[in-house]
Amino acid sequence: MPLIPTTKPRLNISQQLANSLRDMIFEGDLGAGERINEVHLSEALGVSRTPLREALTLLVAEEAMINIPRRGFFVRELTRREFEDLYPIRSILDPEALRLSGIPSVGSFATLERLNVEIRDATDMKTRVSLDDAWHLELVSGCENQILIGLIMNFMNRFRRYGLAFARERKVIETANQEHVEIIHALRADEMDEACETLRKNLTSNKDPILAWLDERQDLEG
Amino acid sequence: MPLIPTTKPRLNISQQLANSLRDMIFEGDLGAGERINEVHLSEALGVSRTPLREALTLLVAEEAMINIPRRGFFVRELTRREFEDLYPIRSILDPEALRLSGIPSVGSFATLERLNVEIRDATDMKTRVSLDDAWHLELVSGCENQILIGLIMNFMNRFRRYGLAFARERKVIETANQEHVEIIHALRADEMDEACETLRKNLTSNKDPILAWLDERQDLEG
DNA sequence: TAATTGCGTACTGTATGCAGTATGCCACTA
DNA sequence: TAGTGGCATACTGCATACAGTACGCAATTA
Repeated sequence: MPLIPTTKPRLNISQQLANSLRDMIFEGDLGAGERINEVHLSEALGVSRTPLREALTLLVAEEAMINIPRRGFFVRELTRREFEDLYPIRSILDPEALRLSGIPSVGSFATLERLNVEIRDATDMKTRVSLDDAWHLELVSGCENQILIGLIMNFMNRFRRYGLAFARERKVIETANQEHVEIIHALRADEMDEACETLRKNLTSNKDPILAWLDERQDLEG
Repeated sequence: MPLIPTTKPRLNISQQLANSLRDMIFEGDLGAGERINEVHLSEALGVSRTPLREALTLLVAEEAMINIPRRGFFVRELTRREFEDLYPIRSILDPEALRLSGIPSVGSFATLERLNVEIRDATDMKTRVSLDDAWHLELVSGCENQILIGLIMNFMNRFRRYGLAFARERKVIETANQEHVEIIHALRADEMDEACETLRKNLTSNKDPILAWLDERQDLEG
């Protein structure tokens, strides 16, 4: 009898709901700043309020929601402030993970190059963003520090909301695919420092257009 | 009528419970690996299971608990693996926050020096750890990146469990107080790079004794 | 004696009901 | 007409009840 079950036990409803709600936020079904009506939403999803509230609580801790006592749950706003704050952190997390990973394996190099082609060919922004995230995860796949990887994935999710919300209004960002090539090139040459520096640049390549869009948005409200 | 209430609304029971449970974990009232019996614990705390489960869910996202479907909530184990993984991350987060903070203000320097004296004079490990955390927070108090500060506080909490559990068995760690002096000295001389480097060292000063203790512990089990 | 099956117990997961609070609307007043 | 107060409504916060599942123990068999 294994202490840790070999097959992953099926998720309970709360955990499934957390995944669904996360997707609904990405898709824009739950808009930024929107208030959650627990009764309506639970009925719409065909569950009761208890597991829904637990799922919302999980998202609060992920910073995707906020909970104001006696007023309820709200989808977190997209703010210039948060967006700007995320960058310097991600810019140190990813290179650190790359250093810990070391030079990629032969198979990993192949995957990185394959993904890079797929990114270039992707037509819609949603798959492009997914593939870009997959590329960055593959880049640090040799990193055994699961806490660091978990952090990076959380930051990916937080960035993704901005990228997708932007894309809904502005179609596509021409992500700097060339930098991925440069990073691979540097790693093949065993130039870790150079790879990290290019990676740091690559991580901020989307910044300006989205910042400009956020400012416009702000102006419309104010 | 302000949109955002000026006085902070009182916390609801779930949020209060999360704070209590966090303290109970620090105090060792809830031991590492311990299974939570929701009925017993909710009765002991004088609340019902619903807010307790919401509080536990919050702690799951903080990595203080884990939730195995249909088996319940467990206090996270203290493992060599987690402890080692935390270090490289904290070692890049704190210096980055210090850089973003810039050179401390006059008042901040004073606070840092006052705290340093208090750390030296502290007799028990619990206040020593608290004061050390306060010192490190003061060091980065000029940092306006709240997400980064929040991350650092989360890592402090995770380290604290190890420090306190160690202290319960081994009394006191002689924390390298001298490094704090060196950091202050470097900052007064406007030597940010040197300060960051010393900070990075200081953050790992507790590592070895606690690692050795974790290994012993592991041996006893295996 | 060791292994295995079946059952009872105890616990988690979810639904639901009730109490208390926030909020918006309407009437009333200046 | 603008501003204020009170009331109705709808929503959240919490307790509780019930259903389904995991787990340990005993009985049974080899």
